[in-house]
Amino acid sequence: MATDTKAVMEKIVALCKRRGFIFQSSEIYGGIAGFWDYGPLGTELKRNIKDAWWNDMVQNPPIGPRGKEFQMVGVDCSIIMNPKVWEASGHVGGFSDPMVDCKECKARFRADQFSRLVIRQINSVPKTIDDLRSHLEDVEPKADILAEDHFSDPQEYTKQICSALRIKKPTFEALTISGYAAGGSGSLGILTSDKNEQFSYRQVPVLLDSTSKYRCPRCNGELTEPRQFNLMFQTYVGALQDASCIAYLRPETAQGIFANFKNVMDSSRVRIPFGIAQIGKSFRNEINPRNYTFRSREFEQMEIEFFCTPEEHCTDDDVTPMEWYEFWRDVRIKWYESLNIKSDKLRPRQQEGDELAHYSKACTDIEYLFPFSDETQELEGVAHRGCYDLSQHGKHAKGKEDGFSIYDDERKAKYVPHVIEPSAGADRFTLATICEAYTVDESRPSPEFMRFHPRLAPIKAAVFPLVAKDGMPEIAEPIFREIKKLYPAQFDSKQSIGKRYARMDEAGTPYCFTIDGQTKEDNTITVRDRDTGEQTRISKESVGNFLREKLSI
RNA sequence: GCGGGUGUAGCUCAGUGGUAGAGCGUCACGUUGCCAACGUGAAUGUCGUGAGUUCGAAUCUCAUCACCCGCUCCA
Repeated sequence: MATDTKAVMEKIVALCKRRGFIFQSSEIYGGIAGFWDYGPLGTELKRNIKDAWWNDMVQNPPIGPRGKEFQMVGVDCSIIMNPKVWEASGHVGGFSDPMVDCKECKARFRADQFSRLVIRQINSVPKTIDDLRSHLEDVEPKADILAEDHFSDPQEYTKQICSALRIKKPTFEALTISGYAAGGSGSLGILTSDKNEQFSYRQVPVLLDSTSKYRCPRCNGELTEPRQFNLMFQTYVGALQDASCIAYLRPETAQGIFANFKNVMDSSRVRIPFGIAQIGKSFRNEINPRNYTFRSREFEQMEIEFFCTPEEHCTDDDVTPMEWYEFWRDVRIKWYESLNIKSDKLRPRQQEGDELAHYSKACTDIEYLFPFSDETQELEGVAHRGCYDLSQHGKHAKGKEDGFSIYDDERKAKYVPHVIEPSAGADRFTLATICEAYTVDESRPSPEFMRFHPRLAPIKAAVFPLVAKDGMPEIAEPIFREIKKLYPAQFDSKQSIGKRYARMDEAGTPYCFTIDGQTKEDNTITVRDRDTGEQTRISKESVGNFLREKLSI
């Protein structure tokens, strides 16, 4: 990576902290990896981004291909859903198992094909892995259980462990396993309750038999240690922490939309083609969060699921799914460009061949070249998902092979709608906006400034009396009060005018109005442009109109 | 997850075993007439956290947390 872009990233991070865009979460306690807070300016910026998206995609969407209008509606779904949702979507099944990779041929296998969970009970909880290992050598195993059972049949697994540890089943409440990723040893957390419902928690060290004694069945190569691949955060619904109460924080907002597809169709008089949009938090327990806010464990998505008629049911007049896909791809690219992501750093990339999910007919990642990497990183994926999602939920929820099919009166046909999914990261676009806006011009007295699109700027205008005397503050204050009725604005009469301009430059405020000596004579004030530093005079009565004109882009 | 590096004021950093520091920023007062001006003053520190060694630790040792870099991972 070029060191100059790395240095730029550090400057951006420093500015974001200095001016209150982004803070590390829980910083006073040493932080927590993968979580971030937005400060006062960052909160406004992100809110503006979400508002712009909601306005441009949902409330006032563009006209479709061939001049076709379509409907867009919104939902706001719960973060915790019935766990069956995630079984249907494939988030539980496909990626919940610890996996091992062959170091030679790169093949991947489920770890339970190679490993057994060996449970030894010792009295105290050791402090370190090395401690644990030395303890384990001295203690006879109490159980030797195929690790697979934990995932394929949690209740049976629980029973086996209870029996091995002589815990009577009725008092057993919960079981957590940790340590697979730590190289094969870890602990079982066991919560029990007695007759009086007094809870107690204890930890039992366990050893997952090393995979090093196994070889790759395909090429006889060396295998890695098992690694846990489920990125979903788990929690328990209800006071009892029973395995049957396990639920997940959603890893994407899309499934809430699919799960409500019928509800929306039945309640809002929408007709195919139409879209359902949602903005909301999602959670992924990333193994290795990195690159500032780019890969966070808690993040916000802006997703559209657009439902359209499958090609085989389209009349000549209908827009095909592939046309809708291309339409949304282009709409989304133009949207970023319209909000000042104009540099060649914005790079749409069509996925090819193996990269596509098996159900996906086409997908474009809209990528941006952040200063922290030599490679472009995904801001948004626009995917043609066929009928996969609605079919999956149809099978799991209704037991029907044809999924959530609808009867289309106009086309006299029954079908499962196809889905085009533009799925954008609100935090990623916020970060891209910050990186793109960050500008250094050494010829300026205040070299660093943020060239935000006026629509996204956290503060739209500032009002300054040139000096805090001679009646200037008294003229400035009413002007400020008028402006803040219209737009987020700031008033500042302290310190030198240059320092006040510099502060607004770093906040990315597009316009500063200054009341000076001439104001009293001819009622004009100066407007300073953030990007050029140029000043022009306008009458103080026209400030509102000036801003309305400049900001209604 | 592995390996390497870093952690002292809001920021950038100095401080190698003996009183916690500088510049910038922030705030106050004064001054100031258009771009981080000037003067005076002030506030801001669990020296990342915890243990150990020592008469004494920001400094040495260990652990831990966070961040950065490289692998790995990113459905």
